[in-house]
Amino acid sequence: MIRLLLADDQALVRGALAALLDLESDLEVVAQVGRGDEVVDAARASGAEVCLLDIEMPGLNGIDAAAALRRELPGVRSLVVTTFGRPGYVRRAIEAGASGFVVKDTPARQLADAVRRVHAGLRVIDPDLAAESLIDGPSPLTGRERELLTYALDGSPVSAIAARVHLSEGTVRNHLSAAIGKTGATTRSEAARIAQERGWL
Amino acid sequence: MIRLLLADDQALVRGALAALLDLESDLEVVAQVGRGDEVVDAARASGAEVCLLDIEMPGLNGIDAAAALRRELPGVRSLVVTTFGRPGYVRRAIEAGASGFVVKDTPARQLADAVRRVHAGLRVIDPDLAAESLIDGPSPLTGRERELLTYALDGSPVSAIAARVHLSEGTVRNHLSAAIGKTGATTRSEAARIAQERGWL
DNA sequence: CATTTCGGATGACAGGTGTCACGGGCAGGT
DNA sequence: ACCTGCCCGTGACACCTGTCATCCGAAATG
Repeated sequence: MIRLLLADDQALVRGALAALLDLESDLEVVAQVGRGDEVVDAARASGAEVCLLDIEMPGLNGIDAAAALRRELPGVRSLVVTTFGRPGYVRRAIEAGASGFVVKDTPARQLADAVRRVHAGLRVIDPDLAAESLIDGPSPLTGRERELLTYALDGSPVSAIAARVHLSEGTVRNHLSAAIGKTGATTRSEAARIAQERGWL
Repeated sequence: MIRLLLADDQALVRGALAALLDLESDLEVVAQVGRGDEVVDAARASGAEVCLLDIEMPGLNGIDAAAALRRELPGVRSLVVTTFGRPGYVRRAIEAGASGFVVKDTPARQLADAVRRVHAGLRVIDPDLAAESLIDGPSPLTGRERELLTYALDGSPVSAIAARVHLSEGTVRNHLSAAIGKTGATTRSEAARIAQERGWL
């Protein structure tokens, strides 16, 4: 009997996944949480062996939650199950210590198999995504560029971003200009969108 | 026995919802589709009585799919089940003839009840969302403003938008300026983001 | 030790952007 | 007929933005 923890901020999806996985005779959902920062405690308390982690969660995202699990409970394996197959996500999830990466539009019957393989110590990674994340390579953005792009995501003017990070407007424009070049965009909003799509933020 | 159709582009969520709902003794999932434009045909072929529709789907979105169902199969009721509780979505879904609107972070056990109520001819709407959609009111955007905002979503410069819709740059800037005023934004990217959040696009 | 890279900053410049005033045409109400 | 609202366009203006050159100090890399 494999003991599972589910982490997903959407209660309906969480409950539905629990129903799906409980149908398998060798799987048992022993804990469910809706926030990333509750994963480690819940895993410890429930004695879970495999954790299914969504990336988009309040408190702590699924990738950082996988890293926390790796650190606090090294025996527990984690499988990232997320909506967006952004190449950068795959790389970051694996680097964070996750044992698998599956997108939410894979067939439902394959999920249980993925769980079993992860539990057996194997790596499970969507082959298309693995290829994509290899050709894309890691993020070329510097720390500041990444930070400023996240602030540019909502379309704020340069002045607002500069005020928020306590930098001069000129510096902000320089960093964003570099980011625009690296993403191949022509405006900072486009650069922010592209960077997010690739999982660089 | 209530006959259900599930429409969601994420196969994993679709299968999980099917597992969840099949646990109920009075419910039966008789069809599953991953595209909005397959809903009507599948509903007709399967004799579904209630359709659960996600909004974000390829081919045809869930709201337009509800409208198509209303037109082609008036006896079939539809329940929109979606990730984003955007106020504008609720209004548009109801206007399109949907009998209910539920967000994906409602507790899993409530879903079956929502289905039963919709099947019984009742309206099911998340109370918080209903209130929000009332205070927000309908979209104040004109047709052109809405269209240009969707093109501005990805951060394209005015020149690119003007070329795409065959308008002069000045006209595009005028429409976008009006949209910026109506959304309370300061840049077109911000206006586009706000409009999307409210379900105006 | 030298070089490179990064963060930070300034100044300048061309071009993009948001706003406003104004004009015209076309549909739908009263 | 009149008014209103939407659509389309022009021109002008101030301001914002993206780019580039240039500088500095710190840290990592060779």
